[in-house]
Amino acid sequence: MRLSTKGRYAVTAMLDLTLNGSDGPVTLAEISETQGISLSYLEQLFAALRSKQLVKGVRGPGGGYYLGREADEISIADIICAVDEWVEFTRCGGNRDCQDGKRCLTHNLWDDLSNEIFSFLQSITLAELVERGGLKEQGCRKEKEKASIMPTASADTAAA
Amino acid sequence: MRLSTKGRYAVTAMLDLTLNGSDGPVTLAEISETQGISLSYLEQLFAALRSKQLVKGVRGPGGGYYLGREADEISIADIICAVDEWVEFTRCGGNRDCQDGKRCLTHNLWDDLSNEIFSFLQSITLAELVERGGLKEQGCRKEKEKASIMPTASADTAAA
DNA sequence: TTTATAACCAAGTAAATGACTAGGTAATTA
DNA sequence: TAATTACCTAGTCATTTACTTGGTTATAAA
Repeated sequence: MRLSTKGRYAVTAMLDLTLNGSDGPVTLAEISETQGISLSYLEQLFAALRSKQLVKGVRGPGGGYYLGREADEISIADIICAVDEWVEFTRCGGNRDCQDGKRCLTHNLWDDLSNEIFSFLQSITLAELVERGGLKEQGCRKEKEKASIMPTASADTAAA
Repeated sequence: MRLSTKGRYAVTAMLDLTLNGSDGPVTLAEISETQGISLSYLEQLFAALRSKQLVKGVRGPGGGYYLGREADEISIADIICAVDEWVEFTRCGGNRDCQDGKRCLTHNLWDDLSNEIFSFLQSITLAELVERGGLKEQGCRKEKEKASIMPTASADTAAA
């Protein structure tokens, strides 16, 4: 299982599409600009998204990308799976090589957890995210001290 | 944010500790054997876990590792944060450079999602996982067709 | 007191992944 | 016909993963 910055880029881009796609398709150049992601990298991400029918491309001038289906029909899990290859590893599918049950037990536990995380992410749609999150605290300022536990290494995703 | 195989290794090892730690400390050699993870890699993971007080090491013969605190006091988020460095990236903390609000809006949305995932993982403890998941379906066989959506690339974590 | 057993520690490595660049082709609109 | 966009391929460099090698220290048992 994986859930890296690549997935974040994809979700961010899809959110951008959701928010700005109401009047005509959105170009990758625009997303690249506003989100600070390299154009070519976006192209690669969107190739994956397109292959899973999550976006629809329109060529030529005035072209760009639409969402492949309604925003309430696209889950976060869909997006992450498209770009990040959600891999299942507990390979003890047919209980050979299963260290007298011990290994298999923990594998099962991890498997359950993994499924839970998956269905959690599957339960959140783009539409929901925009409704719930976006409108409350509009501005860029937010006071909450969310990161007291987690080390905040300042990754720099600077726009060129 | 990150949630990779490294985190899976750590959670798996901690689950092993939870299950087998009742009678004396568990050695990394044992975990390495039963879980199929390289000993030295485990040492590195446990160095991180130890620095966060999630495990306690006992040296010498008969030594090994205990959980650093009760299993119901250790969350999955704790474990993943220890080894995987939960990084927050929306760096527009003080709304400069904020592409007339657009970028910041999606950043906020991602941020909210990220927090939700975090508190979700924080709400699941080792004890809970063991109680809920492990006892129901004991054996290695399980019928559920969980992975119809996700591509099951068979990663090979073979024991040497 | 020696020896085996474990945790602890440091450095290096091959392979994979991440994020990006360069340089195209193919549709489509103006 | 020219500009604009998606679409495609093949690189590159840095980071991360998972692992190896080769130690040292603490401690229990001999």
